Amino acid sequence: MAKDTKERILNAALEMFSQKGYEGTNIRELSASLGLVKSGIYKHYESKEEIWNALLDRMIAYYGERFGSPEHLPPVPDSPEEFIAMTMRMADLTIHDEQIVKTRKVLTLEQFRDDRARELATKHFLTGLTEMFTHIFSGMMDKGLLRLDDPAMLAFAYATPISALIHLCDREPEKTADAIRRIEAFSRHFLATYGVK
Amino acid sequence: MAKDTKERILNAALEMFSQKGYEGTNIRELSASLGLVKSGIYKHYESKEEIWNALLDRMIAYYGERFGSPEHLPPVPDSPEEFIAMTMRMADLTIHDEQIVKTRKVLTLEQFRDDRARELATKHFLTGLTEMFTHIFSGMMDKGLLRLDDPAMLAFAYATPISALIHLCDREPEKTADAIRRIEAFSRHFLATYGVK
DNA sequence: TATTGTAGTGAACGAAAGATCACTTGTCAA
DNA sequence: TTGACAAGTGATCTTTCGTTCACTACAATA
Repeated sequence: MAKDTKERILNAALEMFSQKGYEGTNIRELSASLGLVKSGIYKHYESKEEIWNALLDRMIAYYGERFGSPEHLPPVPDSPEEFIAMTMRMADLTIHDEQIVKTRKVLTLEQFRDDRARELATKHFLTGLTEMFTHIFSGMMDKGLLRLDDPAMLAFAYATPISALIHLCDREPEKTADAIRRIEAFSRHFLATYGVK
Repeated sequence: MAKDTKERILNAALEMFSQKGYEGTNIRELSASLGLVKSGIYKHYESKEEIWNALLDRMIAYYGERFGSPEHLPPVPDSPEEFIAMTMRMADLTIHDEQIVKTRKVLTLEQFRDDRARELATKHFLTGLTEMFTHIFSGMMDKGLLRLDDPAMLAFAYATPISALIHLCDREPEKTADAIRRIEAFSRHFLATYGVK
């Protein structure tokens, strides 16, 4: 039960930090959103900063087990259509999964203030996706689905436009439908450019 | 002289907001950085929020006159090397110009809190660069430097990877040299893919 | 049943925040 | 020379912040 409340505090903190940032969040509101009085939080965490660090620990651990390990790499698609479908599934998840969206927003807001947030932000926004697509494109070249080229360069050229559209969704959620359309259109353009017909 | 101090306050605010965010900035420190005592600021602005709004006004106006008008579009390059050179000049400016860097950081930090910041962020990070390159690529296609394709799609595919590397520089300045190298490498790859030999 | 530890309460604290105000200084126009 | 005004000072106000503490309720254990 104590464990449970500690977890609930982290969830509430992720929610508030992602909307108002660390400095913009206060303990009163945070406690109130859990049905607690403000001092109640201090039974579980020593300070606001400790909550922040615990949240970052959790985000880092989550990223590590979810995206950091090789066995979580998606299978290499067997056809262009399968590649599109895989991209759209991933995009849909990363754009709509609340936990992931909030994590991106927090990292966006705190990347200049906290070194660990800075590091994790680069993984989330740049290197993570790029490495994943490097692996996929390498496999697709082996299967003769993509023209032979530097897979890391193609991955960078593919991942960053998609990442830009994901950021757009975080910033202006009303443009989500359009952004998803553009991800698909861009993917098809990418295949038309680099695919083997 | 009053005008001068008002301007100096905005400069100091841009500096502090870009480092600590709006909520993380306090009037005491802001005044102190100008050699004023905290109440001195209130002779020029009614409140912290008014400073924020004035700063945003200035950022919006600056963006409008700098990037918003058609006559500030760069000339269409006449050769692949000229295209690379133009890109590298622009990248160098946008990565090293302090005012521009601080503006991007402020927009990054406040995009979820302020609607005007949200809008300007999308221009800075996505639509602005894309529209500019749409124009350039369109011209390069006319000159036979680029294969015929959708210039807006190409512009999106070119601008967003560069934008991702610019964000990387903002977040981790020690990676600036590497990022600039990658911008050039990506540009050459882009030309190798879409250029007419 | 008695005891002990845990989760939560409500009052209170000091520090720091944004803002106000009476006052001084210096500049410039009448 | 004088009057008015703009710019800056220092004390002070109110509010809110993060945090502490004595206390209560209650569940689990011995």
